[in-house]
Amino acid sequence: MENFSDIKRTKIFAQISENDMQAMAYCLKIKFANYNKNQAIISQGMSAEEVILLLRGGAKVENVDVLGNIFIITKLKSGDIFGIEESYKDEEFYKDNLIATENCLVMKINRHRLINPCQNRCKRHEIIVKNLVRLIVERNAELVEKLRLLSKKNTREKVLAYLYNQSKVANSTYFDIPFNKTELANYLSVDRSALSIVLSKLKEDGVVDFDKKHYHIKKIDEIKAFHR
Amino acid sequence: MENFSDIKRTKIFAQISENDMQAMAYCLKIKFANYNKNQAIISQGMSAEEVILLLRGGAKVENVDVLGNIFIITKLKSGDIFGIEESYKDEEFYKDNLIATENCLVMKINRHRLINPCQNRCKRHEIIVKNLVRLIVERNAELVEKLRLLSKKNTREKVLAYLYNQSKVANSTYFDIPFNKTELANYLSVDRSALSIVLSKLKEDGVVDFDKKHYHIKKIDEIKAFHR
DNA sequence: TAAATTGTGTTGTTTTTACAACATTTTGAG
DNA sequence: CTCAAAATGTTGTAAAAACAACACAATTTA
Repeated sequence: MENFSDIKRTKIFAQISENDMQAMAYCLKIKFANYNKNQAIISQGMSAEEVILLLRGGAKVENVDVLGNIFIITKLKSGDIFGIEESYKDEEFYKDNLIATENCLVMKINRHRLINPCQNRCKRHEIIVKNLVRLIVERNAELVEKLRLLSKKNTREKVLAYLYNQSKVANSTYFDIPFNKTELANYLSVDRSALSIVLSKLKEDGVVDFDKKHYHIKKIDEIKAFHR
Repeated sequence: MENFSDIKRTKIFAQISENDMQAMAYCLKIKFANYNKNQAIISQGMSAEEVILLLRGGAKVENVDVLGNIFIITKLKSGDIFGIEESYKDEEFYKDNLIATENCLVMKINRHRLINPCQNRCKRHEIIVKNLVRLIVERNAELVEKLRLLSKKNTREKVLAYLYNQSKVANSTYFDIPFNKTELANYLSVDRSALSIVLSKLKEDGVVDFDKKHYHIKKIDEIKAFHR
């Protein structure tokens, strides 16, 4: 299987051997596809037949409301999965857009085959369902984390809480974030220029330093006070 | 089993017979407990040994930060479950408080026994795991829905989006919500007095009418424009 | 039932935000 | 490399929010 090195790095197929993967390819109706940067992998309202596994590249999940406001729900990296909610809830259509933010290689998995155990109740399928549940629970935790951010009462606290989270993930006060300033404003649901003012103030106060997508928290103790 | 009428109404044990439930009680190390209104069923930081199934009554999930700000994550009603994230992520401690908002009857289920299929791979356990996954996915959708609310850019839109959601659930423009005004302000992460002003304005404008926890959306079309 | 506690609406004030407009820098495509 | 498009920081202004303080209503509890 040509893409197996990418596949085995994903959480969902982590403990599956190449032979098992080969055997399951037909059962799960697996297909591969490439997308260019800014291309829509999935559009809201499309018939939700498949679950998308991002093997290479990056993508964002967004929702556009009737007034045209864009709401970035999250950003996916390789190994992440899209379309699980629709599958488990038997929803006919995708609710969100999935847009490639870089060139992507994706695996498409038939959603019915994925979530329903196959006739022979094979061990490997059991592993996959367990991995799937773990992924959903992790996503759940991410959503709660984002809720915590959005529940902060001003932009400064949102930004500090977000940066603190990112530094914890990176395990360092130096780290990169996956958003540019415009996207970060969307993610935190604040006005871009307001965010820019807050960031400038943080830099001026010597709390945070940043350049492009690279950040450095200089006064971690002050930030901890705002967080949690 | 004395509480079986409550148990069979829960989503997680929906398709389980009383005999099967009886048989599983030992396997899942099931215990029952009663709590009075305002009592803490679970406190943040407690060792997370069990999953809590709310059989009767109501409770709120909240998180208190170091500054003492209370953040209401969600409200649970009978049939809802608490502690799944910790269980699936093998986290040692509960992250949130679970506080009874009415007198409650709860079932405590050993978390290891619940999520790991038992040795004999019994059919009933398989059903429960499937139900569990469905519950988690539904919770996921609720979290995204709440994210959508909090991402609205002002209080008026948050309130209207929330009320519109509630009216959809109730399938009527007349409905009750589970929060009083103070709790609603917490839930929407806005200042209580600011919320009060917005609600008064909505009433004055004839868009929404309300009394205590009872609401009536009078101009549903105007609200639809703000939603999604 | 009376007293105490909690919930609610209103007010004024200060702070923060959204919005719009602009100049400058950075990025990306050809 | 050049030019167009996108991203960024800054400004001023109007709108909205947070905060604090208060009176009154509703609810709880002794």
